[in-house]
Amino acid sequence: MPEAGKTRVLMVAEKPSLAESLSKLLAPGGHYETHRRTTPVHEWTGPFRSDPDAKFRFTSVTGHVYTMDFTSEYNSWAIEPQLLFSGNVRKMESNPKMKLTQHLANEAKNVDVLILWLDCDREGENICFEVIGNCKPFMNKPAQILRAKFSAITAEEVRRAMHNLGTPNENEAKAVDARQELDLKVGVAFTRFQTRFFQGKYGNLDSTVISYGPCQTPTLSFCVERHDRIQSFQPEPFWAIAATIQKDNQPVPLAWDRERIFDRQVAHLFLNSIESKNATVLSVETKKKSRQRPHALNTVELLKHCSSGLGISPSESMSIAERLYTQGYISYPRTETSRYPESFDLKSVLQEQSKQANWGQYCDELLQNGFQRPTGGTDVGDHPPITPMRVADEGELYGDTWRIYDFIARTFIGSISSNLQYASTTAKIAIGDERFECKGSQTVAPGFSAVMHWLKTPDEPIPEFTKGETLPIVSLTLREGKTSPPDYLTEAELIGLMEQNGIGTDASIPTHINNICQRNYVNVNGGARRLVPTNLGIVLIHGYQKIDPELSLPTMRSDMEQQLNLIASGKAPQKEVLQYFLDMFESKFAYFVKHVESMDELFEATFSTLAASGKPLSKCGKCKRYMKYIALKPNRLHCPTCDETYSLPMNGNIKLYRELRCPLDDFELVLYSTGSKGTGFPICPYCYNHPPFEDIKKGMGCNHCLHPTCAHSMVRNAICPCPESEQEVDPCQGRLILDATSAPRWKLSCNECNIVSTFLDTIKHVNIVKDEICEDCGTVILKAEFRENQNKQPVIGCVMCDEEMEALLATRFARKSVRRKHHGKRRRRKWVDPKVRKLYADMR
DNA sequence: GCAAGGTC
Repeated sequence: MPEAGKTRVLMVAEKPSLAESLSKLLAPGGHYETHRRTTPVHEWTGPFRSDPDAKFRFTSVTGHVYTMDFTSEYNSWAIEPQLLFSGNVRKMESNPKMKLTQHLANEAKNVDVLILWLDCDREGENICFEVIGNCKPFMNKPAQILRAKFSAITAEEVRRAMHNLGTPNENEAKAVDARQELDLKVGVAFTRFQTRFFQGKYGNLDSTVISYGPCQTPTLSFCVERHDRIQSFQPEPFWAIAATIQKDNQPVPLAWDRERIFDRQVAHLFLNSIESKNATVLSVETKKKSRQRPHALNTVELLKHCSSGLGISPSESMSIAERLYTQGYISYPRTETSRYPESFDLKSVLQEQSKQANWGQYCDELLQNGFQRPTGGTDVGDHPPITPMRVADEGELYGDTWRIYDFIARTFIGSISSNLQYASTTAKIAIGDERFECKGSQTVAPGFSAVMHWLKTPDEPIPEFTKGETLPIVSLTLREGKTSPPDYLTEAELIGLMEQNGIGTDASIPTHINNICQRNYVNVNGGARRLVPTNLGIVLIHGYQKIDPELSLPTMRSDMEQQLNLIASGKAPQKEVLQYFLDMFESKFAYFVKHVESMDELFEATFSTLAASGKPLSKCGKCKRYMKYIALKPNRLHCPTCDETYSLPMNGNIKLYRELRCPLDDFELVLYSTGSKGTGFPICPYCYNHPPFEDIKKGMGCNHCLHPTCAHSMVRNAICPCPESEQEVDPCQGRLILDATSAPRWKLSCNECNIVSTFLDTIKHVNIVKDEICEDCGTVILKAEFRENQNKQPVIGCVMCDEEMEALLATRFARKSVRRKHHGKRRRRKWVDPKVRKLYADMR
């Protein structure tokens, strides 16, 4: 038995917010002390088992500590994708900068008991073992490791969990490990193969990668399936009797009971059978009906409304919701739960909202007249439904942030309002032997729709008919119509389909949708946000359907999950299930590779080859003929004569650079620029793909080149290390380059980070003064010449130390800190890379 | 340049 006050307990939650709310519920009187560390640590003293004064510490991780990846040798695109299925994988820290593993180790020191409060789902169970791995080695021996199982964040539930501590379930964690490895291997193998195969052949695919994934591909498949239905739709003509009668001197259109007939002659028969010149009211009935108030809001419902009602994309909606959450306006926004626990304090949420200018009065009335508990919905036990926590007024939040807050607050208030009540009136009317009806409705009590205005139903008044009355017919005709095709899927419908088919989770659905948009497989059209697949999206899905339909089937994900359940429930060993799937997907992959021609036939019919794409731009150094620039993603130059492709950087402009040639390979230089405020530099297409010097990586422009004499090299244009090299955290390793490419607007820009400063537009020319280096800081001396109309003498000096020179830059570099540190004395600076210094010195 | 899952 431990001595009183000796037991040390560490508890860990999945995110900081839960560590805090659980601490509030667990610490005696809700009193604890918080220490701000990597993630906050809450501490208190309280009873634990036989120790009345145990020392508690509650901290958290931020989701998964690790992410799975291949070992470095498999991370090269040069490796045969087939080999990835048996490739080595490892777990790497998800966010190494955060140093979470160190944090866990620190907090676990001298701890006797570790209690895991991770989310109670499979991923949470997996994170348990990530936490254990980091804590156990530092804990007192023997280490006690316990798992809290909770299904709601309420006082009783949390207390109950604390008294029923169990052990973490390793099988569930192993099922997740298997899923991670499968997703990685299958996704990466197919993606690399497809990308290389199709990008190597076609010039107008307009996508950086031709990706495949067990969630993104079925997501795309839903959109293509709807497209196919629209394409194959055959409109059918139909006919209907259109009758209008007269009541109270007003024409009243009626609806035919048979609705429509697909045979013209039969429809005519019905029309001709009517001999009566009048209509007779057979019955009039008014029924009281009600529409139920909405249940509490979960993530998927939020995303659906944001898309269809507010026109905001799921990923944008989630990032706004997260911001609202971290600022305290709403509760945790990722939840499947749509039902409040019994103990949830609805009243204080309502009281808070009663301070609001737009709907506060409505809340007051609810408080006075009594509000309802929401009905329906399910409590999955993850987090409470999305709830407004802090009142906000319009103007305090802006634009879409306000619109989403407005929706969340109104939905909460609506969910505890009374139901909408309305009266529905139906008059049944006979014309000859045919039956018609006239329907109307009227709101009796608006209920929730008073605050959820978008759910208001407009009144549809109809005249007051009396049973048995006879009314004149205004017109009686046969109306011809055509059936119309379905429309493209709305984003909200797609979210619904993904949820139903178990593709993605509430947290990942926005990412998958975003993915298929970014990769240019679908476009989002119009305010209704309908998803229209592109040619690329269509040929991909049709290709899978030709080769192996299972690859894009929406059931694929859930089938796999079912097998993984066997691991989770301990019915099958992880190794066997994983190997079974790896073998299966490896053979599916081999089959796909062997039959990729079937998919390629579709590509051939839709896209143009590399040789037929692009516009002539720069000349090839080998054959001296024009290469063609492909401006679509991925940007590249293709030499049709040599049949070589040279990739180029994206997200910027590419132009020919004054027909200058690289002295190393004779390729014509191109100029890359990212707008007037961004960086720009020349690129030799050949060097960019085949680095000419050992120390230079692939994908670098002339602003990294070590060529000692070429006028465009880094060696000739670098003036000093990047000012950001003085940052304590993550110092920039780059160099400040004098950039002449945007002349007459001269710039200094870093060749690694995004630091750029422009010379004033009164400056006509800037050049490096040969053989001169600032004595104080080692920076190369520049000479800046003014435009003629300025009538000023050129300025010669150091951009870092000389006030006069500094003043010529639109934004000065942060040198003040250096001056302050050294009490006005300038610090001596050295080149970051002595090799460059030597080259530079040699050159002079 | 790759997947999907957590979360910030």
